[in-house]
Amino acid sequence: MALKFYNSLTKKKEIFTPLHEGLVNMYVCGPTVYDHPHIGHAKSYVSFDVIVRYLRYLGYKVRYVQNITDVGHLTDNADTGEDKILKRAQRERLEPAELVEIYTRSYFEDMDALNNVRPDISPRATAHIPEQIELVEKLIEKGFAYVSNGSVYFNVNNFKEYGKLSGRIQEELEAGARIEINPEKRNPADFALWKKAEPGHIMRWKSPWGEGFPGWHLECSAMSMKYLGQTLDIHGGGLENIFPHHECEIAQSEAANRVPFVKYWIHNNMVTVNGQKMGKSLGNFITLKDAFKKYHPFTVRFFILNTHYRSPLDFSNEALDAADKGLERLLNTIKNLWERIDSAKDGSLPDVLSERLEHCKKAFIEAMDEDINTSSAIAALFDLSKEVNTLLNSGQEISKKCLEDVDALYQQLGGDILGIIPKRSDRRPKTLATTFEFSWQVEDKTTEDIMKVLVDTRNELRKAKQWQLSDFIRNKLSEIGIALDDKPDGTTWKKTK
RNA sequence: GGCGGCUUCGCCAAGUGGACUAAGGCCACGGUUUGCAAAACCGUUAUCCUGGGUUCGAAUCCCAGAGCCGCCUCCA
Repeated sequence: MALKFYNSLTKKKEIFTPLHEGLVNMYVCGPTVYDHPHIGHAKSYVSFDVIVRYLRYLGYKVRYVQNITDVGHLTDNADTGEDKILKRAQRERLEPAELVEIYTRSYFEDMDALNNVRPDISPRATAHIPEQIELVEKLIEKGFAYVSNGSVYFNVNNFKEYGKLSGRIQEELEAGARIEINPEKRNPADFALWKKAEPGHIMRWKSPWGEGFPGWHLECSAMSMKYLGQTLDIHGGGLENIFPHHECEIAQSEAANRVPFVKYWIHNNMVTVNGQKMGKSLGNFITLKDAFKKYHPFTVRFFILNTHYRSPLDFSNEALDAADKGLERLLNTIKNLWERIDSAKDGSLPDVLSERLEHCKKAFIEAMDEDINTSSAIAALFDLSKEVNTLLNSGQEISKKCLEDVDALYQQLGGDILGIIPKRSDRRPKTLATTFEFSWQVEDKTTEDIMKVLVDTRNELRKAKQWQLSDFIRNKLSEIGIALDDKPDGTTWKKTK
């Protein structure tokens, strides 16, 4: 068994072997923080989060760097248009730094909610201006860049391999070019490394070429080089960044260093909404904050992982509802398992499950090894869930150890790797047995006490076979969104949505 | 116009030429369990867009066609 990744550079699945044994240097293109994150961000960063988690599970020491773009990303293309940060800051009457802070926090807030592990380093572009200037100087020295009217451009003609990632060749680019001809460029395909700041452009830094600001592509090259070295094991990002962003990164980095920039390029596919492309310009993008009003972040995460990262994902209420139910099924098993662990006795009962556990684990790992096939991996979890439910319902006594082994496996596969199963230690009291009580709803003590009185009273009625009254209580509670479940070992209640 | 991708049960979605009479989830319908429910379990539902071809063997490879989508402007 060996982990394989689909490499966008070679367009093949390849066995993953890092440059340095046991170590993985990974860089993922982070957000431009000029607005709240949307579900497209969720797909991308959940996908890469699981890759990081899985690599760590396999024993690699991963250094995961994800940039925060807070300058240089223009509205039009890399060379013309307004700076997104600046434009938005002016609209909201904020300092650019203030705006960036607001949306950076918003970003981390939502990523935390999705249970993404934080990157080891989250470098800001504006905090790395000297590194970027240094890189530009190096490129000028080596003859790959030229100064033109206070701006610096990369000379694409001098870098023969330009196009090797995206499959674009320059003649095509010129032929299909819809970009306005920029007279400062020698070749229309050349891209900006450094832009001269016009008067009134307040995001500006001193440079050897006058005051200006860095081009968007530059930060990723400069910062990845600084923190991860000249060659990365993995560089990830969204499909739409292949051209021009990643193509330009390759050009800058390899022209400067003369070594391969990235060993494995990994790209995730895009999100559509009700079958339609989701885009800023189309105005149909759904922020995570809105999505979370309706769906638990774990549901969103589970929904994302139910589809392979290289497949497009269509976001619709129907699909999310289905995912919500599916996840609930999985979590129900865990919940029942935990309840059982509480009441189980130690003792040397026969080990009834270890073979099943091994089988499930093997299926899970094989799926993950095959280019992070989370969809199949989740299927393995459902299979396990079925086995466990059957066992729990069988009436036979099961040893605590055996139950804890099952729990440990769920924690490992569903928790540590996929991040869709909460930790047992985070659990709420037993009475709050709703699927999402785990990290979400905390009931006050009075509510819990009242519910206990109600449940106890009803159970007295049930003992006396007063079905009409006990059903009345259950129905009335149901009307106000509380469901009662009568189980052999007691009654639990949960809030319904 | 150039480049790339997708089309698998009612819906979502895995499928690495041969244990595929195709995983898993949702929905539906039967059944078991339950005082009745809920949860859970069991069962029922596809020959893989169309047409050719390669092969002993194809959902998986090749060709042609239809439909959908992405990138080539900004977006994860």
